[in-house]
Amino acid sequence: MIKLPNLSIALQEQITNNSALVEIPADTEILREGQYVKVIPLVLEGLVKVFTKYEDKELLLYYIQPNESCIMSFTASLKNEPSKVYAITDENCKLLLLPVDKVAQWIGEFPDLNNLFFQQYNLRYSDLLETINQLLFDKMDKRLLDYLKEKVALTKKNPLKISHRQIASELGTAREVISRVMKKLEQEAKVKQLSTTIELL
Amino acid sequence: MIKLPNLSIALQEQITNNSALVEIPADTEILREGQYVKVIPLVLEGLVKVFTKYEDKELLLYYIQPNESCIMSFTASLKNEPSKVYAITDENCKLLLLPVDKVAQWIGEFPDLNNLFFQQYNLRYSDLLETINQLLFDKMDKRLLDYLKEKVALTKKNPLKISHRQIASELGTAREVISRVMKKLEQEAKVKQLSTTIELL
DNA sequence: TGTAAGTGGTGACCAATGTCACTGTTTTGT
DNA sequence: ACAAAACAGTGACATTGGTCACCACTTACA
Repeated sequence: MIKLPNLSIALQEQITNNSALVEIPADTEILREGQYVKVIPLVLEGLVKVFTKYEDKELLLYYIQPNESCIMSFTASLKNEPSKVYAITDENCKLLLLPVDKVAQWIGEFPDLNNLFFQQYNLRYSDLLETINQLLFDKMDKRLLDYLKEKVALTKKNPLKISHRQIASELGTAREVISRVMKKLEQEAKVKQLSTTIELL
Repeated sequence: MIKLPNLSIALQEQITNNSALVEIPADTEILREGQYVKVIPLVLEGLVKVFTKYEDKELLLYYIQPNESCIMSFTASLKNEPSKVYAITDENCKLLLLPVDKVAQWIGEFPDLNNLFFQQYNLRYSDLLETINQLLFDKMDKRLLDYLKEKVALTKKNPLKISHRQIASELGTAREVISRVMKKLEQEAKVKQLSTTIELL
């Protein structure tokens, strides 16, 4: 049986018997913009990134960590609306795919699942609000530094292996801007760059 | 008994017997940043605005319309966290104040209330995402025009009575910027200004 | 090993918008 | 009606970030 902390045994059984366990390699798109959703992914291992996008510009909204779910999928599926965001695996992941119709039923039967979903909505609301505050109140240097700090905290790796281009796309800006700001951070001794790795000091 | 569309009679009775009905004049702060919340407001009549703020700069996040609630209050109260946003009445309002502990109980007993809360979370997630997209992808002229369109739609008044300063604060920018952009919109025949009123064409 | 693709560095320039200073007009309150 | 307060208009300038052009370096792989 699949272990799910904080959920009742009865629910864990239901989920185990009705969901698909899948392994997805890193950097794979698991939810497309505009897609109609029929399963709710629950992350068991790994890390998933959720983005908004318009034309060539995109922005990382938040990460989905183990034991969290993509509540937007639930939302979109409930109202039978296409997804407004898209999601990519950041690492190799193990996901549990819960069928939407079952979830709707479980919500009514299992208060602990109901609570989990409320918590998830709550968490995402906070994530989006934080994103808004950064866009509105912070300059690029602070946004970049916060981004790097979060990345280090989540992946538990310090010299990060990531390209300027990649960072730019997650922060919704251009590569040159990241290069420019990164140089400034390096001069301020906040980061150190070695070939394609970035160390947070 | 207080009429609440889409809620069961039994729940309407519970709510009527356990909540306070209050009337609040326009432009009154009903939820402060950092405040701990003990009631969930449900808007019966009027319009409430929700903002985020940092130092002198603030931004309108979304409106709460009749038969909607401030789900963030619920969230904050559940986790006993201070509110990250603040709310102001935009018009004279009738609000129903639901005690948090009762709501937590009703959520388990009345599936229709549970559904309402899911819908509200969903709605606010969409509102915040829309706000992010505007901040990230749109220039001031489009943001201002969208703001005016929404205001006209919500208040059902066309020549709007509102100052540039007010608009600036709701869009998180400066008065001069609004004056400048408004002039441009006027030249493009998208709005018409007469003393302190703005008409959307 | 050599070529292509990806990556980063950099200067010049542009566009959007935030800021300042100052003016004149409109509205409000008494 | 008058003074005070709020509001709007505007030119000049600063800052931030986006764009372009182009060069050099590294990596992948055929």
